[in-house]
Amino acid sequence: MPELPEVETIVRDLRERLPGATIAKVSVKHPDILVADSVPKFQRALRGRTMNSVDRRAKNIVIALDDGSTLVIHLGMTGRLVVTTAPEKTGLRHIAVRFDFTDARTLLYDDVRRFGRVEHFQAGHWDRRALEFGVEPLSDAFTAAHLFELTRLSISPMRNWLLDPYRVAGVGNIYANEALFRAGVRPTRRANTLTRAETARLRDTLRAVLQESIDRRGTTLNDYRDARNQEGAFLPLLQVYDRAGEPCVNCGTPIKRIVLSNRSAFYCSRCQR
DNA sequence: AACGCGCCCTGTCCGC
DNA sequence: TGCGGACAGGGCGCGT
Repeated sequence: MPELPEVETIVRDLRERLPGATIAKVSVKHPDILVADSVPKFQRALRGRTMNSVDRRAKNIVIALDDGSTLVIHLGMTGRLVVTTAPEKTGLRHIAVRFDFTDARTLLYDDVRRFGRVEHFQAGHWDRRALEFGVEPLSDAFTAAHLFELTRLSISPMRNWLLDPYRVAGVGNIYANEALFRAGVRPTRRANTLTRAETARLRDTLRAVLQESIDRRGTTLNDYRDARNQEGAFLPLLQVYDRAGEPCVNCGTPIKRIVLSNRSAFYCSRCQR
């Protein structure tokens, strides 16, 4: 569920609360969420550790610990992270992992579909893994020239292309569709057929839609909640995603829905070529 | 070897 | 009302 803006919103919330927190106890109700040799090994590695910082890489939440190791959480489709002093009263019904801190606060990882992952990396291991992801679209490295060169290499439809985290990191189905609409590029357009002008527009529209969504604390379709357990406010600003049949905001043509690689794509057949 | 499909899992909604 | 099917923000592993 959460894409870059939603994960970024959660990271900013957690950054205000987690640094300095020391883990007293780790409880695991759904071990299939963990990427670990065993639950006891995971618990031993984390007990007594203090959290130093919280960052985002692609859609991963990256928590640096005081021994140089790293706790990495990926929310999958329905993951939520909530910090609370009343863990029994959150209303969360699918808590998979619970971190109790020494200061009476608790960090809960809840995940209905359990597509998420919680993994502990020894010092240096996460840094190496993080190198595999593509360019961060909000970073200075994401230039029009860079996007043009990358798209030369692929015949994939642009909607699929944008969902690959090893090309551009953090883009999911909502913002891929929204950025393509704003850029006037159809989801089915093959990557290597985009012009320089189109890649320049797409670079700008992708950054704009991601930043505008961060400014509104993300999009809540159904499940997404931030670390305060609150919904995001970007939903009314979506122009094509989940709007099949509704008039295009530019020209009034009904928005179309098609399926690409088993996932919905939305576009205006008049405004996008 | 890049690409697309099926699948992991639970919940919700819609049509019959 | 109940039931079956489609679909949901992600990404891995597999066959081609």
